[in-house]
Amino acid sequence: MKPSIHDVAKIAGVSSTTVSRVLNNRGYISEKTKDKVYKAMEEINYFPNDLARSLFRKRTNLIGLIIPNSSNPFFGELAFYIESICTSMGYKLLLCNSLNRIDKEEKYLEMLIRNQVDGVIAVTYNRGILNYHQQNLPIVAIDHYLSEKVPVVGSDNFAGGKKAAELLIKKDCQHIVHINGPIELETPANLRRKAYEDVMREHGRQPITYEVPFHENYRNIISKLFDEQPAVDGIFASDDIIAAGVITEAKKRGKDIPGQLKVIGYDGTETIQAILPELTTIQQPIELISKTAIEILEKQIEGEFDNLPLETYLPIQLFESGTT
Amino acid sequence: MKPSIHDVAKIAGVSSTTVSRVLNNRGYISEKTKDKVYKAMEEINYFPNDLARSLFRKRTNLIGLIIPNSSNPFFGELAFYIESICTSMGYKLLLCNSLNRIDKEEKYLEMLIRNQVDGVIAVTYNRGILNYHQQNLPIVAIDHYLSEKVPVVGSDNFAGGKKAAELLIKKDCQHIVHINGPIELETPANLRRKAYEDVMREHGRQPITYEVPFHENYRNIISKLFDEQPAVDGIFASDDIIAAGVITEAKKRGKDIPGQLKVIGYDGTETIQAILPELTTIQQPIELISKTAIEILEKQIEGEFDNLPLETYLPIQLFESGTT
DNA sequence: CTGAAAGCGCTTACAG
DNA sequence: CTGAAAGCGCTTACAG
Repeated sequence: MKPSIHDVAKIAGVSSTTVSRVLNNRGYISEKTKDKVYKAMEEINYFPNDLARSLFRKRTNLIGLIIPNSSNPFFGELAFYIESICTSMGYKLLLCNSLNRIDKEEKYLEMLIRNQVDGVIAVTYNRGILNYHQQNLPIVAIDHYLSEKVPVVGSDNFAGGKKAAELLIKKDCQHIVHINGPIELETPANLRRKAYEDVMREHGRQPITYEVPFHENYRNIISKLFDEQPAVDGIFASDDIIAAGVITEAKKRGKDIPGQLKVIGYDGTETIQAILPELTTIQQPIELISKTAIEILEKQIEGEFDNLPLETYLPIQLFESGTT
Repeated sequence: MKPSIHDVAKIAGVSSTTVSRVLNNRGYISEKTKDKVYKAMEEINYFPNDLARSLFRKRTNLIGLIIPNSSNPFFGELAFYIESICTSMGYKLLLCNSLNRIDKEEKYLEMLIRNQVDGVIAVTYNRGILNYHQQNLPIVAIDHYLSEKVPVVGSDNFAGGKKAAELLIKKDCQHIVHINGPIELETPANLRRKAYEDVMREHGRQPITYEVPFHENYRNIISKLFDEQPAVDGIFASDDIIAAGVITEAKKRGKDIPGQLKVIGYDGTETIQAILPELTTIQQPIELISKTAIEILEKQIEGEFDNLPLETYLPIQLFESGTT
């Protein structure tokens, strides 16, 4: 049986109220009593039960994080920073991998609510979260619109898309194609596409965007792109994994990079930097995104629901390397 | 105020005991009463408080996962599978990134204990976990020895190292070098090194192993290796990130792969397959490792501490590709 | 400076 | 088939 506060009290010869007080450093307690209590705790290896504490305080210091898949380096890194920052602030993180499936997102959300999390950080397509939000559950979204009231934090996707498209134009690419996720999803990431298309038109070019349908293999789309666009000499992929796929396919087809084809990705995770440092990409400030999201979440946890910054777009950075 | 079981009871016109019974589907309850209760729950949007439940049951269904860093694709994937499997079994996952720092590992462990986790899965160097284990905390380690009593699960590192070394020999490499993590850490992963050295000696070769000191940048070691071993024509790296670093350095030095230098890594994550599919590597069965670890953990949670498989090594697979 | 009592939101014998 | 009571391990007014 795990020792409880009563066991400590008995050994120290005081009441459990007193033990609780030294535990929480609250009210006046004589040094002598404190000592006795600490010794007793040590003696029986006592650790307070946070469950009981949370139950009383109505505050768990638990944060739920819903991401599609921590296998993906971007989300893996996001999870790392969010968890690290949470820990430094006294929060604990419940991890949820939704695989972008709405049914899973909903189940996870219910689980988080049952576990009385103080707040949720979601990288999610689930607009149903709205219903839960009405219950005053603090929530912040990363790179996804959930509702008019849920704050979104992300990278400056428009600036990123613009920088990517402009680089390819500057590098004298004549036939620039963009690969993006499905646009029916209303994510700020669509701005990457919009920026590309705007830049193209500004330069009198015809934008060509290939979409990767939800849950379809992006490799097929890449292959299709090469088949249909033999003249392609510049590709802006909306994430680095796809960009890597483009490079692989180009090699297979004997296209020289950057000679015949220039490629630029998006995300710029540490993993991509380590594995494929030659990839030119737009780096998201993942740590800053994490920090900002947590700050906005904390405001809500502290009861501040008005004056929240509803949309925060953090600066991206061009990492120029070998593929351009 | 969140509704409690009492609010439901009041609306349904029954006692909270009855509400609890329909919640848990326990004992006999008339259909009529059940209906009333369900309707009441729906009406006020009631979700049971798992904290209170866990407090009573002395069972949280919480599992703590301590990994060095979810940014690393191997750990990101491990976290994904462990979380997914946990969820499918009704467990919830508390994520902890220790950065391999013992002080952090200890703090996390205490946090997990305070939160009454049912068990811990650790990818950790912390032998201090031992002390906590005495408290009957169910625990299983992945690829790290914690104590004689803590079950370890991992890939068959010896077979993997052997296969890697033998492939390079078969491919006619004359000067094969191995890069590994620091050996002072007693991890089963040292078997990768041992297997390489055994195979080399069997073939009358001199094993040469470069170690990456703890917390040092592996790139420096790679660079040093190339400087000191100009004749090197085969490298077995103990993980794919290092292997990718070798490829990058080789390119920089104008060494043709696989013509002048053959490279093989270890891990074979989905991420590496997506980003660097040309890398030959030894694939760990990450999903199987996750599943096995959870099964062994669950046995402990169910009270079975004897007859646990103390060391489980799951089969690896050679993924042969362009770098050999 | 310290303790007895009530309560956080549940569940489970026990009784009827 | 249903309810009153006790208790899980804490904390916090309240009282002294």
